[in-house]
Amino acid sequence: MSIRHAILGFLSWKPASGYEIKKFLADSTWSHWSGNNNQVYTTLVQLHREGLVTVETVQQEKYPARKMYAIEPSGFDELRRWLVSMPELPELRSAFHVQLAWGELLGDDDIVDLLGRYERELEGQLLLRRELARRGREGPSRSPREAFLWKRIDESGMAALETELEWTRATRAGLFDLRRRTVSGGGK
Amino acid sequence: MSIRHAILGFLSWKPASGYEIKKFLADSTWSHWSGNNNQVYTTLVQLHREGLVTVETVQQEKYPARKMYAIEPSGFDELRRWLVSMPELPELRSAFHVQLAWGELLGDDDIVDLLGRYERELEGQLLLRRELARRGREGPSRSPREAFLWKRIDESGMAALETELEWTRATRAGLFDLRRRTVSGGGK
DNA sequence: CAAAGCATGTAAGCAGTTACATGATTGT
DNA sequence: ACAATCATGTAACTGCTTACATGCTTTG
Repeated sequence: MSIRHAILGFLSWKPASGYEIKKFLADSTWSHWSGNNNQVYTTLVQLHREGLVTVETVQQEKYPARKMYAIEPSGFDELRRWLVSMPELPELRSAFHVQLAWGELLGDDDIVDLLGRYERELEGQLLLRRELARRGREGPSRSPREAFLWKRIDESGMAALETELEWTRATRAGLFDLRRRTVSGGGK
Repeated sequence: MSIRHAILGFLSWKPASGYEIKKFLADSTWSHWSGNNNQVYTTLVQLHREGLVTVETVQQEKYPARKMYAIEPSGFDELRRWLVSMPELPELRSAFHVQLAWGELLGDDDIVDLLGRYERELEGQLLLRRELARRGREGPSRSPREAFLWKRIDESGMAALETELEWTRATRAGLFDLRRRTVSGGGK
């Protein structure tokens, strides 16, 4: 996947400027792209060169001119082709798990502290996501199906966070258990 | 995070050659790096230039010479500093969710089909992971704590897959429900 | 005999981030 | 007064992947 298809997808919803697309990608929870304009602008230029989108410069009274991009039939074709292509497995990259993996250098307290900080980080993110979900969010709703799918996509992210939070708590509890048995047990 | 710390982590376990580290990263489930040697070899050279590791070329009878890398005290320092640094939230990038998000172009059958293929992909991956977990895997076990944590890290990945699988099934069921109500219900 | 494993390395490129540059307008 | 929003763009960089090159040994 690349940002190309995310942008084509957006334009299949409605014409937009680079600025608008950038903002949307930046604070859409399912988009892992940072609020980084460069890639958006350069990709739009590229899509235009390939004839998948059209551009029109629109003058405004009080603000700078905007370049409105609209998707072309060939853009729809390209998008449709990608949409039905083989779904990829989600890619989960967790720096924290790598930290834990090589945590043998650390004392028990450090590890427990790390797990605690991770837990609070997850809780914070979950709260934020729930708040964003509570006030109905940006995004198209052209059909009941689309509204349903957008809600579900949001829920997937939250479910993943909940699972990881549960995991973190159980892991910390397991560590306490391990320590108790090692310290007090005495034998074997 | 970068591969630097993963490599330093490995070397904090035992001295190794680039080849060995590459293989480990390639088929370790918690490492998102591809089985791609370039980065490993160049990073090792870099770590050596910075004095965090030592190199020693070891001749072998039947195989090419290997360059054995070992971690230095300064490497341990750098690693320890990273280990206690703020845990980052896991990064979940799902191309499939983007596909669903812009799936309004597709018919119901296409979407259901896509969800089905995604489900089978997840099931396959889960089966593979369970199999790998069943036969005790590679990795250090220098203390009960380390063994416990490595097991837990593996379980986190599987839990994430299970959550996503559950989500996929519920989403497909939800779609059927939606269709039933729209098609047969007639009114409102 | 071919494929896979052992072992190191280089070249070229894609994807994505940070930081910089410009300049008017609106909100605190 | 300062920051944020609107709006586009460039330069430089990191992180990571694909593909290529070499050559011997073991396994199927």
